[in-house]
Order: sequence, then C-alpha cells, then structure tokens
Amino acid sequence: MPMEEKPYLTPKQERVLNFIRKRVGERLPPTIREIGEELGFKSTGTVRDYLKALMQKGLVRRMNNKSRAIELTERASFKIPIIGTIMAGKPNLAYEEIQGYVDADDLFLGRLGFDDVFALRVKGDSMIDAGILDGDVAIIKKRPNADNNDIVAALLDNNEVTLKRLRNRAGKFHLEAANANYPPIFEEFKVIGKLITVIRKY
Amino acid sequence: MPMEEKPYLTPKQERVLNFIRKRVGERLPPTIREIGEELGFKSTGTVRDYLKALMQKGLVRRMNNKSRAIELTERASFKIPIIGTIMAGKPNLAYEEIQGYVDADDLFLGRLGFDDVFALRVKGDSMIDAGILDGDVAIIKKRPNADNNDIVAALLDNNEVTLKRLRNRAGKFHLEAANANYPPIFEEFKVIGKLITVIRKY
DNA sequence: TGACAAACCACACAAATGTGTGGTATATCT
DNA sequence: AGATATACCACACATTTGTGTGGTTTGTCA
Repeated sequence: MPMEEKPYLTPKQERVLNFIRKRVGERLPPTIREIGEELGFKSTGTVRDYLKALMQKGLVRRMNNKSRAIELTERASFKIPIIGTIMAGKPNLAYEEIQGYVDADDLFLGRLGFDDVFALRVKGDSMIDAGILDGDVAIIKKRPNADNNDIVAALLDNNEVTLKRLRNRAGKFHLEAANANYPPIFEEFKVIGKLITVIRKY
Repeated sequence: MPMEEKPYLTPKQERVLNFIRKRVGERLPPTIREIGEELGFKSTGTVRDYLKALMQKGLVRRMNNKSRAIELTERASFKIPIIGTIMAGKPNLAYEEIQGYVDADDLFLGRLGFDDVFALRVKGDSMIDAGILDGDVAIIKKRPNADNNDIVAALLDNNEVTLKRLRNRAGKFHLEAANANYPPIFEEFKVIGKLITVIRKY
C-alpha cells in the first residue's frame, strides 16, 4: 500500500486538485462551475466544499470575489507524465497508466536561477563516449572550478571554449576528451563552468 | 541600428501588452477592468480598444465571454544565453560575449502541447551508441507510427515499453538497439510515440 | 479638407462567476 | 447515540466581468 507523504487527500479531492493543476498548466485556472462541469458536480456548492477542503489542507489559495483566482501552493510549473510498464495490453496512455510526473522546470534547470546558467551548443564528437553528441545543447552552470571527473566548459588559450572532462593527475588538472581519437589537453585552461544538463532534440 | 522584426506596436499598446505579460507570468491573466485600473484608463471600452488592436496584430488571443481569457501568442518562457567563442581573453561571460538566446521551453518541448507528450526514464545501455544513456529522460511525443530510422517508444508483447530505433527492412518493421550486444527485435510491437528530446542531468 | 487611426470616456446591459443558506445521505469514530 | 467528515444538490443573490453603443480629441496622411 503506497504511503502518502503529502497531506492526506481523498481520491475525489485529488481529482479536483489534478484538474486545477491541469488548467493552471494550460494557462487559465478554472472557474468553480468549470470544475463542477468537468468532474460531474451539479452544484457550485459542492465544488466550494472541495475548494474549502483543499484550502484547509494548504494546497490552494484563493482570492475572494475574483474569478478564477485559484492558486496552487505547490511550485507552479508544468509537469510531464512518466509512464512505465503499461498494463494489460492497453497502449492508450490513459491516466491510469501514468506513474507520476516530472517537473519540467526542475528536470531542466533544477533549482538554479537563470543568472548563472548558460548554454553551449556542442560541436564535434570529442565527447561522444560520454553520450554527448554533435549538436547537443549543454547547459552549464558558471563556476570557477570543479571536481575531478566533472565535465566542464573550459576556456583555452586560443580563446576557445571547449567541453571536456576534468582530470586530476597527481594534483595537476588537465582536460580529457571522451573519445580515444582525441589526446588529452595539458595546456593552460580556465574552468568557466560545470556541465549540469545535456539536451538533445530530434 | 537594431531592426524591428515584430509587428509595430505603439508605446501605449506595448505597455498594455507588458502588463498582460506580467500578470500571465504571475499566473492569473488580468480582467479588462484590472488592465484599466493599472494603466489608468477609466473606461472598459478603452481597454477593449487596446485588446482589439493587440489581437489584430496577432499578439493575443481571446475567448468570448470568458473572464480573464487573454492568452499570449508568444511563448511565455525564460531564455538562456548561448555563448560561443569568447573574445579577447575575457573569460567573464559578460553580455557582450553572448551570441544569442535559446528559448528554454522551446528547446525543451518545442511547440507541442503537453497532452501528447510524456517522459520515459531510460533504463539500461541498449541505446548507448545513439548517445542515450542509462538514467536519461526521454521525452516522447505520442504517435501511432513513425518513419524508418526514427527512435521510438514501443510497446512489446510483455507490456513493456522500450526505446529503440525503428527499421524498415523490405516493408517489414522491426526494432533495433544502438548497441551491438543487443539483437534486433522482430517480435510483435506497437509504436506508441516518437523520441523528440533527450535530457540528461549531471 | 476629409479620411483614418490612436486614444480616450460614459454608461447600460447581459453573461459569467463567486457567495451563502439550507438541505440529504453515508460512513466513521467515541 | 451523537458528533464529525465526506460527498453531494438546489437555488437565490451579489459581484465581477465582458459586451456594445455612442461619443470626443488629436494627429497624420492624401
């Protein structure tokens, strides 16, 4: 039996909350009547009961007399469903088959601000053995240093930025490609940031 | 001198649009009267004139008779700077060195809605030669079919979902791993979606 | 001069939307 | 048995909100 970590919600309350999440994600929070319609409630009073319950459990906030003024307490970001094994030969990806959600913002940038993050488009195949291909976008967090084995964006003497693995050999750092065809780089360099995310579009 | 690429807006129209942007960003699009209050218009008619103008210029969409139903045409999303070669030995990533911006949402999901997208956490190394590693998150767009050489999420007979490359051999489709250690799959399967993005966090 | 667009206002009206009161039924807990 | 929580409905009413009509003023373009 799965445990509830968050405030306890009845299944119905959960459904109401999920509908609100969906609508908020799609840009416009629902009106009370829209919630009722969707979930099959014939009275606005019913929906208000649910909203009251969700408010008491601290999951939503509301403003009085304002239309659609339902706010989620949780982080506002859109979520992508994760599916796993699909049950019983029904390959239609219905709600029941969704195992959970990834928080897209989270997946993408984590809890970082934007200020110290930048992107680099990867050129070449020097990191191919680390699964980083030509054309990938590397998201880098600015940092003046990194640890052994981190993949870093480094500034070389010729003012080029390159993505390589940082290696510490007897106290001395050098850069290493993830491709046997490329020799390690022992020349002078400066770490400008650490790789935190790789994104590839097909 | 920078060129204007977007539709011409008067300064006032710009202010209205910016206020809408702000409110949308803060989660609740404004009502007509809220716009008027903020920008000092005493008549709802004035605001409607502005909204009409913004609609004609294709910047906002609206739904009739729905409160707060103002939608921005543009993508509401944050941007990440792309840097390339850094000039003149100044490794401080100042603005001057920024070559452009990636639209984060765009990078991530492109123009897709959320409904037809789901995520799959990659398990195993069967796609390693395609640069898809264990633990990567695969973003899949639901589709009942795909083209030769596309990487797809497929449902196998044992109700498992797998990520493989779709191959067409003489009119007959089968699945292929990107790892010589895994044999091709000729058994029955059903394409449930196509890989559009891979994300890896470090 | 006339046409037109941008920028406004006032106000009436109709929908949409939130609020509130007062029920019913069922199950659980004490 | 009584209290409490969940889970509903009906309906009246007050606000909020969108719509529509009909103005005025200012500047630009032809």
